[in-house]
Amino acid sequence: MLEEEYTLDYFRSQGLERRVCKKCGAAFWTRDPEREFCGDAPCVHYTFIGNPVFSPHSVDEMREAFLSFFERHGHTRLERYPVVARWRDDIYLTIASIADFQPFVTGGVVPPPANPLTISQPCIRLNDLDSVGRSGRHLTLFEMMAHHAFNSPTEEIYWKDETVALCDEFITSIGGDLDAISYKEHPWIGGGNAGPSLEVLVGGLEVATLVFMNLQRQKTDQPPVELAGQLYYPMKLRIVDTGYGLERFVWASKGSPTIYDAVFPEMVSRLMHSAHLEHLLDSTEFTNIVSLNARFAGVMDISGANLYRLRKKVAEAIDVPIEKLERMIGPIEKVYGIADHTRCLAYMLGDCVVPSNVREGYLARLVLRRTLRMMSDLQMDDDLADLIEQQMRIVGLGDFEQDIDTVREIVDNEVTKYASTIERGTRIVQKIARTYRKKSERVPLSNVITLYDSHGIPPETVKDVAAAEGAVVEIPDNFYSLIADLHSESRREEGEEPLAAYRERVAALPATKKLYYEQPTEIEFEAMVLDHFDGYVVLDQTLFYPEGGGQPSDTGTLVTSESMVRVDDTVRLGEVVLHRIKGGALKRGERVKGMVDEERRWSLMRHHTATHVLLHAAKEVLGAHVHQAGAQKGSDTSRLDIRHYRHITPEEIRRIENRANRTVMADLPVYVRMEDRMRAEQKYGFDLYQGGVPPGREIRIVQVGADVQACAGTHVRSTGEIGPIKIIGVEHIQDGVERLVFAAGIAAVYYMQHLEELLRSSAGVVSVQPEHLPSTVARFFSEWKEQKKEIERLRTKVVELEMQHLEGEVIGGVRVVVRRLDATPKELVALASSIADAGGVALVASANEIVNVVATSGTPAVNAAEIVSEVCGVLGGKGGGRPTLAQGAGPDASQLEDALRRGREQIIEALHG
RNA sequence: GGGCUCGUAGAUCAGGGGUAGAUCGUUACGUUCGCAACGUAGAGGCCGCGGGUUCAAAUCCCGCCGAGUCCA
Repeated sequence: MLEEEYTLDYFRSQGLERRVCKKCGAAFWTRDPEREFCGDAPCVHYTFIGNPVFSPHSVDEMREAFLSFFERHGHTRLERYPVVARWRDDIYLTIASIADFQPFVTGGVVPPPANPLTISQPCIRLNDLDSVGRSGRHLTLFEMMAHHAFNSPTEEIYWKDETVALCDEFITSIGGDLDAISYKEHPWIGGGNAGPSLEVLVGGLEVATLVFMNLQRQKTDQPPVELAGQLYYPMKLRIVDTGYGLERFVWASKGSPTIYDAVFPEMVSRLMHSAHLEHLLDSTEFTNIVSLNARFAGVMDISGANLYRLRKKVAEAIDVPIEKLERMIGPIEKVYGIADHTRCLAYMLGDCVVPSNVREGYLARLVLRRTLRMMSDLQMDDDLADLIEQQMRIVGLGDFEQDIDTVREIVDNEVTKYASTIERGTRIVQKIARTYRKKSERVPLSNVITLYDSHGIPPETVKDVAAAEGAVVEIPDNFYSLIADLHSESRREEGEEPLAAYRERVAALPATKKLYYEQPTEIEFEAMVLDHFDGYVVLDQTLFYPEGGGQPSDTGTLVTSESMVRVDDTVRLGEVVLHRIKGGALKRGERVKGMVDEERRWSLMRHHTATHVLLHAAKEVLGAHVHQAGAQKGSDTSRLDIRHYRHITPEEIRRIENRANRTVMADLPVYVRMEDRMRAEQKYGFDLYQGGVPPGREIRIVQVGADVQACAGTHVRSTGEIGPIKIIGVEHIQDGVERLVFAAGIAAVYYMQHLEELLRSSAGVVSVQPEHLPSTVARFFSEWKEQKKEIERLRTKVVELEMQHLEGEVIGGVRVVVRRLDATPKELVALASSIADAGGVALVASANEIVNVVATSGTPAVNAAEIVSEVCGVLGGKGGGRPTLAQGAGPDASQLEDALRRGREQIIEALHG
């Protein structure tokens, strides 16, 4: 990035000089002519610890100072957005304040909600999870205080000079010394955009970044600039994207050893007590070590194996053995980690994330389980739900959509779940450890990988549990990257879009007029054929709804004066609707009459509106966190997947169903209208985006009673037209997602009739009234079990009786029984076994449709398997088993006598030999 | 969305082609003033469901259902 980008009039007029850092060679601007270093890690150490650079502010005070400062300077204050980025389909969590306005505002599609604006946006980044608590400065959740200005060719708000001037003025307003500040030049690249940026450094700490976003990867007609080997093009908008780290400002204003002491004072002290570490709170020696640790960590990357280097440095500096340092500092790092994680969870759960094994739910679970691990390491006698509740109360319960009781229930649920996973895991590890200890071998790496990958047991736990069993486990440093490799192998490329071939051809056609929106209840229309290729027809206007938003396409017919063709699929490609036809051809310019299959269309509309009704009912019954995780409409049944943290009970299903049907009976009108995206978001919240995020400045809003969604589907005119809604079943799709399968309208009636028929025919089988079916079936089942046991008993009896009659013969001191019997294979086995148990040899067979043969031997001289093999061979079959007990069969019953004689001869021969 | 692991007695699990097992719990009896502990005896299984292979499947193969877990 060029030097002139940073040579601001403001810098000149204020007497700042451009200097080059003696260590890293980066350029920076300063009022201090003596300064040699850029002011950033690792070139300088923290100087603000114990020596604050701003006047002391709490988190709330600092946030208010910032927002009101920018309000006074012409900015509109916005409420924070949720930490789950529901308006984005490319990221799960809100990672920066600018993320609130991507992609539509930054792309110039939608005007900003205010311009310029200021906001303090809680952001979650889990990239440096390992460093949280240890480095003294990393957080999983931080608030990015920001002011944004969106400059367009027609409207110039402000650009670099004013941005830096505002920064100076704000810092002064909170008691900062401008001479201590460095503005470091730092070309910024991220998320497909780029631009010059200035890092604001004070006391060795980067407290803010001022980004001037003016380049994008996407091609424009302006000449490109090359950055990091990529071409970037000038953007239509030039965006001031600032980020002031709220927590860092607070930290620098207090000068505490770590950011955690500054941000979570009450929480840290509570945790220290419940971890029985309160004695450390007043120890100056301890405080010194912690701040020294933070100072070193400030200039180091401490991820992975680098942590050891940090420990070594600190240990040397205070002259204690590294193990002792680890013992001293390990627990407090966990306290800090818990203080951070519980606030992160408070926001995640408060903003309605449901923990699960997918998407953002997985991230919530990850943080939650990490917290539980740290709590158990510290043997903390505190309850995770209590800690999260306290964090939510500190922020203010009114700031969260989810109610506190539900959050507590979700947390308790997760705690129980994790406990059972750990318990199960421990048992598996113990078992494996014992087998390898017996063999005096190390537990192989492959086992450790399976334990982690399939059972969720971290290698550290494996090591500990195995050690307790006396087994050794070898875990390489690159364990987690081995896992990553394992998974990357199975990654696949996505398939091509099937209609991509027509894209170019279709681009030349005008947008199809969407009659299905204007006249959703009409079924006949007239149109002109604009194009016809590969079985697809394009019309100037259509009533055929193309597949989208989980609603399948319409089918029907197109009729001309000469012919009639069938439309069996309708798809949308850009703004053009393609009708796939069968049974004829149409000519360009021809007039056609279109007829949509009425019953199917109405059924789809009923199911679609019913989906909205059902979702709303589910939210009322189950809680605010209920969001649509997917939906598929059909004409017979539809399904709605919702996020929920436990199985939906039959009772809850009934309540949801009742509510939904009451909405139907209330016959509420369904309103459909286009609304400005930003206004709709402000008015209805991000709950709008249940079925995905539509593009464009205006979005189609569908309002059914109190439920408002962005939706592109077709709907009935009022809820009464839906008819009955019947939930057919609930499935547990994956952790945190439940699927409701339902039918609406006549399909619901058909379903109920079907159920009734099942009931009637079942009741008919056992000749009782349907009301008595459950008790009768229960009785039959228990009787069936009793009789099965009775048969078992009788068989034993039969065997005993048969035994008394089986004299057999004695050959070489061994009792030999060769006989034909009428018995089941099991009885044969029991009978023969009792002879073998007494040291005898038995060969018994019974002829049913097939001849079953069993041989047993209580003497090593006779091999039962060989006998059976021989005998079954004669019978034209096969058999085998163990030397003591063997079974087999053959189809040829006529040979039975002969086969048994051969068997007997063989036994005798074996006994004599 | 992709991968892996697992479904056997009320619970925890073993068995991995040839008669379904162990431990805990449970029931009865014994011992005891009573309890615990102990002893003896018993009850308790569609081996998740449905197909297939085989003389023979809890066991092998395929599909489904359910649970767990890792990754994006």
